[in-house]
Amino acid sequence: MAGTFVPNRYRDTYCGSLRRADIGRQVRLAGWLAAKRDHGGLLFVDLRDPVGPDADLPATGEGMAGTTRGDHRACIAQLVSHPSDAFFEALGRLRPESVISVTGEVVARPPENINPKLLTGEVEVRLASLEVLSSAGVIPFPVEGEGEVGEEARLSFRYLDMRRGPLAERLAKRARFCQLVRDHLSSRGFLEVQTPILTASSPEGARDYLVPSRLYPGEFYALPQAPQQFKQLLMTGGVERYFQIAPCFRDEASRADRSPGEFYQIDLEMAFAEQEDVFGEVELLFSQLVSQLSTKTASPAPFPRIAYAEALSRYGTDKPDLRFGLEVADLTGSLAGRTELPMFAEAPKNGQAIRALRVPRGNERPRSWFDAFTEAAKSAAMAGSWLALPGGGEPRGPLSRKLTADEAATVARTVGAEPGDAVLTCVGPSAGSGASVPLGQVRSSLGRELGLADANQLAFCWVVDFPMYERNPDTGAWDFSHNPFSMPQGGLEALQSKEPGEILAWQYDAVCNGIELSSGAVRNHLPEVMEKAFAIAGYSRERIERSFPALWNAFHYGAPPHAGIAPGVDRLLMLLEDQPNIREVIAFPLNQMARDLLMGAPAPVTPAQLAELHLQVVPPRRA
RNA sequence: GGACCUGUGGUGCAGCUUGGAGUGCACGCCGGCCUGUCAAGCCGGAGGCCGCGGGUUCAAAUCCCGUCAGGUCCGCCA
Repeated sequence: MAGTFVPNRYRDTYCGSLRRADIGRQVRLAGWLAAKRDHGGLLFVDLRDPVGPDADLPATGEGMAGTTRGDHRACIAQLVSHPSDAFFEALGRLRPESVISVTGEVVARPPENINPKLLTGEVEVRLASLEVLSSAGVIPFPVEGEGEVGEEARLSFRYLDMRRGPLAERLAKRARFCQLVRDHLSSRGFLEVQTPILTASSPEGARDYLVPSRLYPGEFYALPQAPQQFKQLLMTGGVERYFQIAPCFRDEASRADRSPGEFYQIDLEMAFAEQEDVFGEVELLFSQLVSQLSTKTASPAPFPRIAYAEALSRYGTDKPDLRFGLEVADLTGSLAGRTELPMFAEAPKNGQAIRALRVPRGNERPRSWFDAFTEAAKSAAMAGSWLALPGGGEPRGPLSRKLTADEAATVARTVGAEPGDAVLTCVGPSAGSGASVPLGQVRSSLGRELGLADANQLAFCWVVDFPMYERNPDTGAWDFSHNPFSMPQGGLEALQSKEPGEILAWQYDAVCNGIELSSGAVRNHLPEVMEKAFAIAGYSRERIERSFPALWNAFHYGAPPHAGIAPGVDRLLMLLEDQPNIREVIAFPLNQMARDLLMGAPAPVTPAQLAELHLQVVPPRRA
């Protein structure tokens, strides 16, 4: 425990630090009134220290391994008052969560009254004086105790929620996380640079948050969706390695793992660097974070590299959970030429694949479960079917009637199915978001249902070789499939000679346990390559110049090759803390609908404020 | 933009399927008793637009429609 505690007029000792050795000391304590036990002729009060991230409290104690400062058992001391005390009645009238400062003598508890649940349980403080620093009203939900509290109340009274311990611990963990990122990356030669919050709207990507300009009527700043262009400009400016724990603002719908409005990334970029250089640095960083902040086991570096196309075909997703097997198998080769069943026989002729997934103990599953799968495949315009393998008897399910015994055996053997299992099959496009995808969704849910994934493991991997372009399903035009600033693999030559759909980008994701943590790329720093790359996506040179003037110009004055990535802070913390919801690792989160229930944002402003900004509100038309 | 789940004293829930008096549980709150509790105990009490609006019905927390709020997912998130 570091010694940052400074005695002052409110306190000279932490409640949670009192031990047998303190017996006889006169102490001054301050904190929240956690509980009262009023015996009429005797009053016990539990006084609780702050449990916030800056509290310099004992982290562990003998016989209570694992106790942390977020644990109320570790930061409570019992105070005792008698009717003869002048303040006895006043103390008895105080409600829980009132803040007081007291003095008294640390005394031993009789052996039969020792409380083993408290680190301070061998002693108590016989009060000599009471000062009420802040008396609390009736609190809206219990701060002490284990009971669940609705999230709406927790967000509306976030400061009470923070006193509850678990949230306080996560805030402390987040602080250590950020400290570690700064220390580690600084030691690796990364320069921390802050970039503007008020910047220009960029036409690509998510919806911007806009800030109206008072000085320039009708003109707007935008909050950065990420410091993407700034970090590339830093590279061009000769910064060798850059990082920032950067706020990012996107006006998009939220999810359990996606905060609305704003979130943080460990934004980093390296000059004269390629993909593997970035991977090496991030593997070092992630390994540090996991070993310092978690008891989980992380994949040893180097993390597995999996091509995007391979991830889609083997796992049916571009963010595979590698903690368990149960891979999607390909039956196209083993079945296609050797079955009468049209659905399978025709598949290869149409560029389709036959994929299959073993369902452990799937024979026990109800018909409705299989129907849900075939419906899901159907809604994705693919053909799903299934086969169940009872322990003793004949195979059953739609495929059993259509496949010969020999074919059914081939299917079972290829996916490694045993008696009692079932096999799901799907016929669909062999590449991209094809036949494996519906199976991959089942694979994920099986992982959860059957407990296949080790909760104590962090299975990192790199998904590489993302396609540069994808067809817009509505217009048929080529769109950038990810970051338009990525360098195409093969450079200008690839852009000129290949089908856009065949071109891969130096674009990569860091994935862990089925969660996308981060996206990055080797950047395109060559204007002529950029011009061609954007032309394929339908952007003229003029439009590049207009949309990204700073980058476009900068790259004409000597820009180093560079590459980078931006791991999400909030998602990494969710992973390290096993939290299912991103709001649990954020001090003051917006709710799902991007409302701040605590501060009441957003809110209307005065007509005068609007006038000053040259704005007029046009309410949406109501039905 | 769409789908689903939830909404019942201050908090957390049960009741809803199969309509019959705001019926219940735990915590909290108020008052009283109580000198060794530690989530104190015992006795008593207060507190409800069953989110809101409409409909069906002799009768609605319960069934139907709409709406608002909270959550989860799809779209979206270069």
